[in-house]
Amino acid sequence: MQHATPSPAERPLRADARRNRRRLLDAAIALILELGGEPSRDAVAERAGVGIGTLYRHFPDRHSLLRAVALDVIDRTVERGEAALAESTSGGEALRRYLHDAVDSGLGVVNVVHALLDRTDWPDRRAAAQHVLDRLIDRARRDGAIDHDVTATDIALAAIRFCRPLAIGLDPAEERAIAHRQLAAYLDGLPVRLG
Amino acid sequence: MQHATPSPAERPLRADARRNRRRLLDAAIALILELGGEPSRDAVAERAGVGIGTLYRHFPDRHSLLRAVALDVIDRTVERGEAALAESTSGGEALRRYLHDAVDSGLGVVNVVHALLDRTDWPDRRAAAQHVLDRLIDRARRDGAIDHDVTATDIALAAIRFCRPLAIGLDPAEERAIAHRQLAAYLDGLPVRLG
DNA sequence: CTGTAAGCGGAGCAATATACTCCGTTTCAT
DNA sequence: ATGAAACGGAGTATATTGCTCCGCTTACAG
Repeated sequence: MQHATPSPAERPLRADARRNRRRLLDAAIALILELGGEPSRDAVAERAGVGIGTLYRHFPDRHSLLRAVALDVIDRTVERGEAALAESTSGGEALRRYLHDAVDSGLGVVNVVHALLDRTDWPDRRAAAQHVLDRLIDRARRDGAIDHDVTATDIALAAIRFCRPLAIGLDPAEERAIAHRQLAAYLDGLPVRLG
Repeated sequence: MQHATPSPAERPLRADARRNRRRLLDAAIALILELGGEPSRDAVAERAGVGIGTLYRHFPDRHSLLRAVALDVIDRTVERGEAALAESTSGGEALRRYLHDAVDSGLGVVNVVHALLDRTDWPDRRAAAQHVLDRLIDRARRDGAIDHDVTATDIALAAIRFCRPLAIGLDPAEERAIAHRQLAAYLDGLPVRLG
C-alpha cells in the first residue's frame, strides 16, 4: 500500500471519451423530455451519434445512464438555485427565478427518472436539492413573499408539474415558452404576491 | 334486400358484454392515468378482471381501445362543459368549474391518447369539445372575467398540463387534490380575476 | 326448463422490441 | 511510432407484446 492505487475512476478520461459521454447525456435528456418516458438504449446512442458499444462502455448497467442524467440535471439546478439565492434582491424574486431556471435546465427529466429509479439512489444530491429549496422558501417567507401555508411540497410539486414535458409533439422552444407562461400565472396566483 | 339487414352494430349487447366493455374502458383509463403512457393490452385485461380474448373481441385492433377511451372521456367532458355553461351564474365561474371538472373526469387520458393517435380520428368529437370551450371562453370574456390576451389555446394547454398525471406514484385521490390546488392558483394568476 | 347463439377465458405462438456482447478498427496521448 | 484506450455496430439472447383459436360458460328467447 505504498502509493495509493489510483482507483480507475480517477484516471482522467481521454478527450473523445469525455465528449461522447457528454453527448450521450445530452441525447438522453433530450429524448426523455421529448417523449416523456424512458427511451431505449439504441435510441439514445443513435441520437448521440455514437455506437451502442460506446453507450455500454460508459453506462454499463440498466440504471447508470438514468442515474447520471439525473445527477447532471440536479447538479445544474442546485447550482442555479445557489446563484439565484446569491444574486437576487428579494426572496420572492429568487424563488421565481429558481423555478423558471428549472424549466430551462431540464429538471423535468428528474421527474421522469425519479419514477423509474429507486429512491435510495443518490441520497446526497437529493439532500442538496432539498437544502437549496428550503433556503429559497425560507427566504421568500421572511421577505413576506409567500404565506406560511405555501409549503416546500407545494413548490416541489409545482416544479414537477411545470417542468414535465407535455409530450404533445411541440418543439422544445415552444414547449418551454408555454411552461414559462403557465408557471408565471401560477406564481401570480399563489397566496401573497412574489416579488 | 327485403327487410333491411340489421347491421351487427345495432343489435344490443348482451348484459355481460356491456358490463365487460365498461370495465375495460375504466381499467384502461385508470392505467393510463397511473403510468402516464399507453398500457399493454394484457395489463388492461388483467386490471379489468377479464380475459385477453374478451378485450380483443371488444376492441379488435391497435387503436380502437384508445379511441373508445378518448371518446368516452371527451363525451363526459363536453357534457360537463354544457352543464357548467347552463348552471353557472357567471362566465368566470363556468370556466373555472369546467377546468376543475376536467381534472376529475380524467381528461388527462385524452392528452396521452392524443399523442398516440392520428389527429384525423374522431374529428366530430374534437369539434364538439372545441365548441364548448369556445363558448366558455366567449362568455367569460363578455363577463369581463378574462382578458382578451387569454386565448382558447391557453386554456386548452392549461387543461393538458393540469389534467396530466404526475406519474410519481401518488394515489389517485392525492393526485387529483394536488391538481385542483395547482389549477386554482393558476387561475387566480390569470390576467383579470375569474369570478 | 331447454336450446342455442353470443360471449368468455386464457394457453400458446408469432412478431417485435430491447438489452447486451464481442472483436476488428480507429483515435488519442506520449 | 506505438501501445493503450476508446470506438462502432453486426449479431445473439431475452423480454415484451400482439393476437388467434377453440373448448367452455352464460344470457336469454321461447
